[in-house]
Amino acid sequence: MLKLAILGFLRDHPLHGYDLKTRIAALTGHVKPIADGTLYPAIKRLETAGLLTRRSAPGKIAAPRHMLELTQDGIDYLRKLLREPDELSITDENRWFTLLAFLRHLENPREQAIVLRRRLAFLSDPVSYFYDAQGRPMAADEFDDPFRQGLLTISQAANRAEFRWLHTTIGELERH
Amino acid sequence: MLKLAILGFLRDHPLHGYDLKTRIAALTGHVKPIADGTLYPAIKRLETAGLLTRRSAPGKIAAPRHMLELTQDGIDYLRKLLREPDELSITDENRWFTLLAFLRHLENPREQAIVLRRRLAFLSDPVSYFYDAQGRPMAADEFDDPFRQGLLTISQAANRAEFRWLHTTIGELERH
DNA sequence: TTCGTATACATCGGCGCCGATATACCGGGT
DNA sequence: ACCCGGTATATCGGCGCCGATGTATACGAA
Repeated sequence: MLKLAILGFLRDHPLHGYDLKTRIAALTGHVKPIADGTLYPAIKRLETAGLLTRRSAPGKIAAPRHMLELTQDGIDYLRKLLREPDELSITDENRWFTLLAFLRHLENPREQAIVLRRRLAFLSDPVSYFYDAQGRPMAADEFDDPFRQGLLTISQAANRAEFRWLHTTIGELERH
Repeated sequence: MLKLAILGFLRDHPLHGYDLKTRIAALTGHVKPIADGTLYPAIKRLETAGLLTRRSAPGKIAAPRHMLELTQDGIDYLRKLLREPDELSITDENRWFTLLAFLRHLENPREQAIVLRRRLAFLSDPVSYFYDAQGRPMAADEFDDPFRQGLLTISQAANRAEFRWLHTTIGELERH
C-alpha cells in the first residue's frame, strides 16, 4: 500500500515528493515508477488527514520542493499500520513486502508478532497454482508446458526462501 | 490482470463465474479470493465487448449457473494480449506471472518471444531495494535490520530462480 | 540555438477494484 | 426445527490508481 510506503520512508527523515517517488519505485524490486497522479494525491490525502506537514524549500535543480515531514499523528498511525495491518490479506505479496520493509520501526520485538501470523498463513494456506479439467488441483510435475512449470518453480523458490527466513527470524525473536 | 486470467482459463474449457473465482484466487499462489464485485462486472464487460457468451445451466448444488465460453473474438483477443501485453511494465510481477500461466496458448514458439523481453528487463533493470539517508543505493549486507535483509533474501531467491529458468527456457526455444 | 532529458509539482477524467448488501438454494449438524 | 456454511449470481457507492496533460527550470548534447 502506498500510504504505508510514504509514511515508512518519511519516518526516517523528511523527503520531498520526487524523492519519495524514486524510492517507492525501487521498493518493489524492479524499478516501476509510480505515476505522479498516484503519488501527489496520496500525499495530499495524508496531509489533509493531518499525518504529515509540508515546508517549502528551494529546489536544488529545478522547481521548489515541498519537504514532507511526519506529524506525531503520522508516527502513531504508521505504528498502527505496522502492528495491525488493516486486515487479513497477508496473502497480498506487495503489501507484505512493504510491511517487511518498515517493520524495523517497531522497536519492541513483541510488537513484531506479525511474522508469526505470516508463518501461520504459510502453514495453513494451500498453495496450489492450477486445476485440471475436472477441477482437481494439479501437482508440479503434472504440467506439460514449460511456462506453468516455470511459474511454479519461481514461486516455490520464493516460498522456500521466505519460509526459511521466517523460521530463523522467529527463532531469534523468541530468544529475547 | 483480471481480463487476462478470465480469458486464459476459459480458453481451456467453458466455466461458470464461481468456478472462475476459485481458480483465479489460487492463481496468485496463496489463496486470496477476488471479490464478487470485481469478478462479475469484469465478466459483464467482456461479454459486452463480445469476447464471451453465456449459456444458462442448471446449478448442480444451488442457483443456476451461467456457463461462460469464449467467442472467436475472445480467442483472438487473448492471443493478442499474450503476444503484445498492453505495454512495457513487465516489472509488474502479478501481470507477468499471469501471462506466464497462459503463454502455452500461443502454440508457435516464435510467438513466445516475450520471454526474451523479460530477460532483457532483468539484465537492464537495476534491482535495488533501498537507499540510505544520502540517496545512495544500499548493498545487501549494509542492512542492519533483519526485516530488510529478509526482504532482500526472498526477492533475490525469486530473481535467481526466474533468471535460471529464463536461461534454460530460452535455450530450448532457440533450439527449434 | 534548440532539443531532449531530468527535476519538480499539480489536476482531471476514466475506470477498475473492493466491501457491503441482497437474493436464493442446499446439506448437515444440534 | 433451526441455523450455519457453501454454492451461485448481481448491484452499487466509494475511492484509489493511472494516463494524459500542463507548467516551470536547469543542464548538456547536437
